[in-house]
Amino acid sequence: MNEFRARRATVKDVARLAGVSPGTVSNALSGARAVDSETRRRVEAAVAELGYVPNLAARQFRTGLSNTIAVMTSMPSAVSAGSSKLGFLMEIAASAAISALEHNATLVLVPPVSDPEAALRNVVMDGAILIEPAQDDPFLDLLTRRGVPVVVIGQPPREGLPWIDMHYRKTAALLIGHLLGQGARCMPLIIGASARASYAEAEAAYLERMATEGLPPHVLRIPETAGEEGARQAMHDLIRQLPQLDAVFVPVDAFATGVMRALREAGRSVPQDVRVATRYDGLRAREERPALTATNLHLDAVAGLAIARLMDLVAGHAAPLRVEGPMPVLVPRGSSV
Amino acid sequence: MNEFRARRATVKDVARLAGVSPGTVSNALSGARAVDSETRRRVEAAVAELGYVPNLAARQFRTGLSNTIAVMTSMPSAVSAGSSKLGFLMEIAASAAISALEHNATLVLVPPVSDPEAALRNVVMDGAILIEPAQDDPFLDLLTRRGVPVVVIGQPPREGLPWIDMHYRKTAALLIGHLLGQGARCMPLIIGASARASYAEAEAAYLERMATEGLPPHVLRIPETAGEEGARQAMHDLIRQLPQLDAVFVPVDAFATGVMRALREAGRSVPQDVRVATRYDGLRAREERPALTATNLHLDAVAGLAIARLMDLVAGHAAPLRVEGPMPVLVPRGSSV
DNA sequence: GCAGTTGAGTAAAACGATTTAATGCGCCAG
DNA sequence: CTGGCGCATTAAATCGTTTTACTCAACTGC
Repeated sequence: MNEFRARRATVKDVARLAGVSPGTVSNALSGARAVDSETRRRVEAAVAELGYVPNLAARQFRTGLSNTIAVMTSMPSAVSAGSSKLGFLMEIAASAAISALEHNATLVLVPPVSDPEAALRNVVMDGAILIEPAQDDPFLDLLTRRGVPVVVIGQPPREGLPWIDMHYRKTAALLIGHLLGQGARCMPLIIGASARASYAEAEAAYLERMATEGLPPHVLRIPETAGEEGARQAMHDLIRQLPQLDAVFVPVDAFATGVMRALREAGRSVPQDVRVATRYDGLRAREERPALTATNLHLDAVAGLAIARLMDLVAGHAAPLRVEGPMPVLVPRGSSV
Repeated sequence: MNEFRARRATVKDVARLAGVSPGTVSNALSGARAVDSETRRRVEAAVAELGYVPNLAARQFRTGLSNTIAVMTSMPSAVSAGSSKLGFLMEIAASAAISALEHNATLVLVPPVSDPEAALRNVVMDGAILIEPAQDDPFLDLLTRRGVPVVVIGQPPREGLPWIDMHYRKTAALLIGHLLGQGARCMPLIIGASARASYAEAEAAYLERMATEGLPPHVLRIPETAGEEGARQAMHDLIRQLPQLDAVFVPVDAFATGVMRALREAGRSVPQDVRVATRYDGLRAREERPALTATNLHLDAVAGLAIARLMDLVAGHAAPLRVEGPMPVLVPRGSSV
């Protein structure tokens, strides 16, 4: 294939035309070693004349550096993406792409799919950013097998991994405190069923606060893949079981919109009868009517920190494992006030 | 650097352990040529024992294929992104990443920045998807210089490029017709100042329809980089100049939200005094109050078509230059009804 | 005047995979 | 018995760049 595509000029062609050796061309272009200014001029002229563009694959191969980082999550798209695939994964990706570019790197977007092996099959990368990994995260396995440096956004499932602390516990406590402050007395917690630190921390914050308030805790776990519809059905059951509920804390926004639908269908008005809050202030939270109370997670800052930390890691710079992320800020909305 | 990172096993190591030649290992793993099943078994055992992972950079270099495609736009982030960087670029990127994966390829996200040269400096790709290019698109120049196959989403600035037709003209006509149907009699058009087909087509549709209706046309051009704030100021001027205006067609959503702010500030109520419509039904349009009438562009389908066309192009398959995209569908909202 | 340093350049090695050309072997048909 | 064919395999070439090891000349300080 491509037999008709013209052969691209190589460093050899440039060298021949400029009357120097290939090594000198490389040095002239990269500045790695000193080159006489007159020689450099000749090289540059040859480059211009031949329209030489370096073969990046060859360079990556030789140097072992791709200046590329990948961003991925094992959360299924049913919860990581929104109505138009725009969830927090994409929000982080957008900011990460810009941050990466500032570090002279390129960002590869690994979509949330069921087959992580296939997704990484031909991704060349110097490092990876892993968002909210699960206990036995398939991506993490693959990355460590490949020896790729990883920075976790959220909380790592095992020791030794650098991570950006998003303050899961405090964020949950903030939202729970807000709902209680709005008069909630019977407030179940709805989280995902898989083993992620964000769920564990939300649950811990919840149980602790309910205990100090002397309120009975109710924790409901929903499989992530069930998504909005699964949450809707589960919420209907919950309303039947616990008719006196007057608030729900639903950190996962996809679940939260399902909960809202169930409440509408059950004739419970929000926020008069039931207050609702979720964690991520994204498209879902804002588009819901009434809009969902949530927190601004400052994902652009988080992405920037993650990229910076990853570039350090790739370069071999020493740095502490935990990097403190920005503190989430409450965004009160119609669903709770 | 990285002198402490253990040397990774290579195809040579595997060959030695399995007692075969490197070429046979390659064939056993890729299936390119027949290999005795017993030999294959030994190779696979060696791979497992050594934890061999192929060096993708070497493979890309040798084969000349990266199985990677990039997506980019020269539209500044002021208009291509939204409040949280989630604009139509990211919506296309999300869908494109998934489509790419279905074609066994990886997606590189090139962020919208002022320096396209830097952005592409170390992006290895087999092909590129270019969104709404301008007349002298800097990305298009770089890509053609590098000999990278390109598929345009929107309309190409010059002949010979494969493209996905998003029906700019019909989309504009649809929205204009809708606003007129809601009683608009004095309806300026606000578009970007740069030379993009989407603006030209919107203007053509606008002028044509205004002529047949016997209404005076008013076209206002705003520099893209001015973004929402620029549109706000321009709208204030326009209200002063043309106080009788009772509708505005603002294809660029970032401009549309600026227009909405100006209308609020001027005390014109939407949609009673002034009807407003924009093109892309994204976060901006939906979050605005009242929400903006727009069109569903079916970007996921568009992205899928673009990827499919690009993979054909890379593989050298013949295909028509123009691919018909899905027809946009009107989404009437509070800003016009 | 001499050992040592610096500057500018070259030739060749190296990176790790895939692919090409060649080889040996067994089998079949004539 | 021989020529030809197909299968499984190997040795070697190849991709294009960067980097290493070396050379040579000019210059430095003493």
